[in-house]
Amino acid sequence: MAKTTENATGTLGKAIEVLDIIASSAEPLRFTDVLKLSDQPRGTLHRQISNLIEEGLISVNRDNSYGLGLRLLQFASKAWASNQFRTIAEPHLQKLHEQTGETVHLGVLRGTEVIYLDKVESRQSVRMYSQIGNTAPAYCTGVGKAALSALPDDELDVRLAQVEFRCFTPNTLLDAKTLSAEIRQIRLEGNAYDREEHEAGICCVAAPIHSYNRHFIAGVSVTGPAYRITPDILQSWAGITRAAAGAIMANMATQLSPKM
Amino acid sequence: MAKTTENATGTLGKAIEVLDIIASSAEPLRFTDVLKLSDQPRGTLHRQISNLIEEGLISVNRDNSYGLGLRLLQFASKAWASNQFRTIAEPHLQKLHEQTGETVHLGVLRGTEVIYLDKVESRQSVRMYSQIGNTAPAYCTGVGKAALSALPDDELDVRLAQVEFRCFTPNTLLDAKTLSAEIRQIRLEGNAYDREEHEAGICCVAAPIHSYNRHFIAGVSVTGPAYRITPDILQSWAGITRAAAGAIMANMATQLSPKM
DNA sequence: AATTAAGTTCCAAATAATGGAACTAAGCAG
DNA sequence: CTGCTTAGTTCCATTATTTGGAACTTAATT
Repeated sequence: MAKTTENATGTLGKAIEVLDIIASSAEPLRFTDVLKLSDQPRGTLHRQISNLIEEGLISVNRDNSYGLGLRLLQFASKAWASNQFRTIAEPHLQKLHEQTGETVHLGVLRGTEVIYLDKVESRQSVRMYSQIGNTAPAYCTGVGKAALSALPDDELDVRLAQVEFRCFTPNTLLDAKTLSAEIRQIRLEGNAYDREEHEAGICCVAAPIHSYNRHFIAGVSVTGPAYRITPDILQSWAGITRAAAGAIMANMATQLSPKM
Repeated sequence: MAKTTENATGTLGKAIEVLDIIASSAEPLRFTDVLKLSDQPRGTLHRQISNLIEEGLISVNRDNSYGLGLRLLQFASKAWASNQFRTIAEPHLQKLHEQTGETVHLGVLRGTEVIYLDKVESRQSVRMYSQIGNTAPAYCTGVGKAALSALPDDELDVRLAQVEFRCFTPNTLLDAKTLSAEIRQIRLEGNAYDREEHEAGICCVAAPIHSYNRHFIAGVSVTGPAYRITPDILQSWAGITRAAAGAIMANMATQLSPKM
């Protein structure tokens, strides 16, 4: 679960790996816990953690267990505020929300996961931090499947091979073959659907967003409760969701580079 | 502006310093810009940035300028959700908001700055990320001054010496002597006030929060528009703000350590 | 008081970072 | 188109940092 792919980024990579171990754990870890999860010798790990604490990336709880440091919030706040893609997408998300009245998500693909970058909803009942920055598996979310569909074939194969399927609901897709077939369908239609595949009672329609060279891949979705949003209604939003995605891509082309 | 205090945290420290340079800049920096701001040789800086990119901590815009990476959002989202202090404080912030009807902030002291950790307000008109994770100078905010007042004398002197005073409004305190006097007053009263010192038209009342050994220092505040919140009204909230801070400290004592 | 586990410090050996210089690519002026 | 300037990238012997085993201190448990 906390096993990060063995990176070759030297000292920094190892430090971030430790950070990842601490981030991935549900409950607070103490020194020995981290020691077991990492494959570093004690002396080494101890210094790495000391450095991370010194830099404010890790905080120490009173019982000597570790948590993520607040400096990360500081960085993230700036990352979010200054993110060009998010800034460009923002008005389009707003518009899509006004057109549908439902929650709109913006997420980017990283590996086989989706990182949620923004969210627009009517009642801000749930705290934003509970969503923004959160990740979800790409294979069982609308945004994720839309994003996967925008990958070039060779790259798609690589990613599909990395997916670790897990059953969240009775509708969750559970093998690469089914997923692959669905992605072909998404490419034809231009829209992806999440039919209560990640969370029971929640469905959505999504559309892919990508940069001209497809190095950057993202997606936008409209989400709602399944009891209220019938498949027909969902499908009726497919067009405007694609339109929003298209408008964001158009804006990216004009605003992010002199010529496309 | 981006000059971080020369740290001795080895390779990691240097990498984070680069991250800080990129975070501190208003507009996107290109390679040479970062080179000028850091005092690293080109080859070195180039590798450092490459590693940061590889780890997802820095992203590259299409014009080769750098921004903060989305992986920081991922970390921050977890840091926020799992933060023990914030979790403990949350219900008390909620209650304070219900009692006053105004915006409630929770912030922790880091050096001479305050990092905002949480916020409760009625109309979520402003995006949360625009506040949470944000920092502000301690000397001109209610939460910040309350926090400073909880520092032991020797530590306070150290921090006061580090403050770089800057004028935000006509009311901003501009020298250590005045600030020091005000902190003595705050210690007597148990409350700090921001009388439009950071932002014109915005005032607040705050109270300090600290761990038993005062290694961890924070503050809670009630903020409102000055045209509506007269000094009298503000003062009438002093008691419940102190009470909220006290309740949070009591909860910390019982929940964070077996015995105090 | 004895025993086990948890956390911390130390230092010679191994490894990774450094930084100067050489190199390529991009932008611009004549 | 050519030469000139600036921006960005790669290379590698030298240097400095990280490594990891073991010894050590402190805290918890029996």
